[in-house]
Amino acid sequence: MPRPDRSEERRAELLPVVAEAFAELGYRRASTAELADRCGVRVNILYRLWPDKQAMFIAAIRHVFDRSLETWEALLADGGDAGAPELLRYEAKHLGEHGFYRILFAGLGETDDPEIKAALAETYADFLAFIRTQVAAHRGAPPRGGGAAVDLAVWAILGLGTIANVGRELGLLPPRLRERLLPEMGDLLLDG
Amino acid sequence: MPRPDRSEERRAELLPVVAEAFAELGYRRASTAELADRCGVRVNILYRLWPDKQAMFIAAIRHVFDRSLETWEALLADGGDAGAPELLRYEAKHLGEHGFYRILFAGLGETDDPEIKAALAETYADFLAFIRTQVAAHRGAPPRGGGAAVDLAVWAILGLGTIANVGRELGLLPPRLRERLLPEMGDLLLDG
DNA sequence: ACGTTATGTAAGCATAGACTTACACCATGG
DNA sequence: CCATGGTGTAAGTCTATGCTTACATAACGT
Repeated sequence: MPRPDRSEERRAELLPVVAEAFAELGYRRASTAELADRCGVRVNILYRLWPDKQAMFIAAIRHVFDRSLETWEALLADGGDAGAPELLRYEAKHLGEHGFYRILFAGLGETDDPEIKAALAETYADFLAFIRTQVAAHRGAPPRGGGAAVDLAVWAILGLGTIANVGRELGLLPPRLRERLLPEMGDLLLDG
Repeated sequence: MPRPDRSEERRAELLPVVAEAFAELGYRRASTAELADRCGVRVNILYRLWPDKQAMFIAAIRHVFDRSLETWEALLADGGDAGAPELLRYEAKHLGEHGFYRILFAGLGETDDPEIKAALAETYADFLAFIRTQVAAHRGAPPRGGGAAVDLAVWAILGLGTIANVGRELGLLPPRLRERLLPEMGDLLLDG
């Protein structure tokens, strides 16, 4: 028998690097050569681990989302039962540290690629569902309860996180203000 | 004397087409050949009107913003004095029809280009100032008054418009809900 | 020890895309 | 009517980039 297949481990090692490159550069500018450089390997290594660049990007989307979700779930598990407000305050400080929004923006520029769009939509739907659970719980409703009012609040809260990133990216939203945006406007939206 | 220079008029004719292409395709995928095709000319014509592709994009940013602002100002001038709430209701129906958000997302993917970033930030700052005036007026404050509370509300409202576009783009925000998002959550934020 | 097969290196290919050049044409003002 | 210079067409250059191939090397199980 030959050497065992370590592709899975290799993917797990390189994916964070790949994801960060995509988040930082966007889809087009993250060339395969650049990805390989950052991983400290040659391009064909990447092509042995994923069939094409599109697959690398889709894997990166999933990865970034999974990491973010892990963090939030750990936070909720640790910190007693503050729930949604605690998440808001955490995000105000650690805004987009996993590159969630940058990957989202990068992906939104590729929505004519049906597979990328589908992966993005699916991942974001999971994200949405997670937040929805928190908002519903905050309002004393069952996980899927609370009706359209909860949905509206969820979207509005996601809007806060999104615009906070845009504002920071453009250097238009001063840090002092940014730190207040999610907690203060978030609480307002949470309580309706 | 030879023929008079019609460059200015030509730019004005082609810019809407160029802007739409950038909004639809993003910066990278809107190739100069594609831009020229849509304009019904050859590439070098574009290069006679703008020094390079970057300049075309920056012109497109300004154009899209100017068109949007014109529309909103006309709306406010016409429709009595409903002000901010009327804008929210208008945008709920005509969401992003000038490609404002798509250009923004496209530009956010190019923020390592300092000139593009600067143009984007400057344009968005104007947008921000316009909305701020409306929100301040709604709260009975002078144009620049109202303090940080107004700033927070402004950012949160911009978040609504932004996330409404993201949700639509990904097919995750049903039209029925989307039409309620800006008016209902917007009013909540407007009134604090 | 040995054959099998993953892993790594290096070079190459084909295409696309930003930008240029050469040139024909024609509207304009004197 | 004619010279000037703006307008349009066609082709070309050069680089970047997605992806492949050929080959050397180094484990692993028997």
